[in-house]
Amino acid sequence: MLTLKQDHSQLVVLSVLAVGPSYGYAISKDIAARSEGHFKLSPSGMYPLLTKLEKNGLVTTGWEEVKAAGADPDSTGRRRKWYTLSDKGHKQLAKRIEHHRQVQSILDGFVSQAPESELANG
Amino acid sequence: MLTLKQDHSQLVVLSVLAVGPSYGYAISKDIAARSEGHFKLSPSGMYPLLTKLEKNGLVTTGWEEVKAAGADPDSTGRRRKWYTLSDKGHKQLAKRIEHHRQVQSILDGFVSQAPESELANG
DNA sequence: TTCGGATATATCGAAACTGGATATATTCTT
DNA sequence: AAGAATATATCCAGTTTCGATATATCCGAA
Repeated sequence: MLTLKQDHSQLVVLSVLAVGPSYGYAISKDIAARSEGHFKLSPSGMYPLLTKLEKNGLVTTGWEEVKAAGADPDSTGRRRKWYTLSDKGHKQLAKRIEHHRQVQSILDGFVSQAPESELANG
Repeated sequence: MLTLKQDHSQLVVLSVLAVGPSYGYAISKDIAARSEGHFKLSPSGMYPLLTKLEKNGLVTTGWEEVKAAGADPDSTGRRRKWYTLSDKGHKQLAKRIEHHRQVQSILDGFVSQAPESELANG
């Protein structure tokens, strides 16, 4: 299990939402699945992050009532909050991807000059 | 100017020290030079980090008195604290490089599936 | 000889972040 | 009927971040 820093979490969540709208629980499952269990974003990481994205206008949100078949019509039912990447969110993601690649490239310069670089391939 | 997270700072500093012993100020200059000014590690980022590396046994340290030619023999002179990567530090670095590459690889999986991935090449 | 810039190490503190634990409620499966 | 899975959300103690600040020496130019 590899832990994700917020920076990476944000990049991953934005990338997931770039494919299409989703909601917290589904995103967390998606991340676990698409990383073959290596990445995990827990509720305490996920919801503050999504709230922040919403506050910054990177996503728009809407509630869906998830009623069971034949459920009490008066019951509140389970609520599902959908997140949709906004225009601003798409632009932000593009910027972040570029930044990420730049950092990556320079970082590789340092790492590849360390003698340990060879050993770490196994 | 790209900001470095502590995780990356640590990787970079360890990589620099893997080449040979150095001291705080030189390391920060080294990082700026080898990243063509893109990475910068300020004193407030550097020294707590080096202290932490020392506390964790990843580096060993020693003081050097930097006397000027013909300086007052009684003056304390400028002190320079050298940091040398320990065995433990070398192993830690190898581990970190491997971890870094793993995270990198999975992260790329997410990013490359986002439509913005194409746009971010300019 | 004196002044400023570069060298050199180090702490402070407010703000942000981290992540396990916890809370609450519904729906599905056996 | 019980328990696992679905689903959202906050709490909080500990850590990280990073600009600002402190201190002192060395070097070159005017």
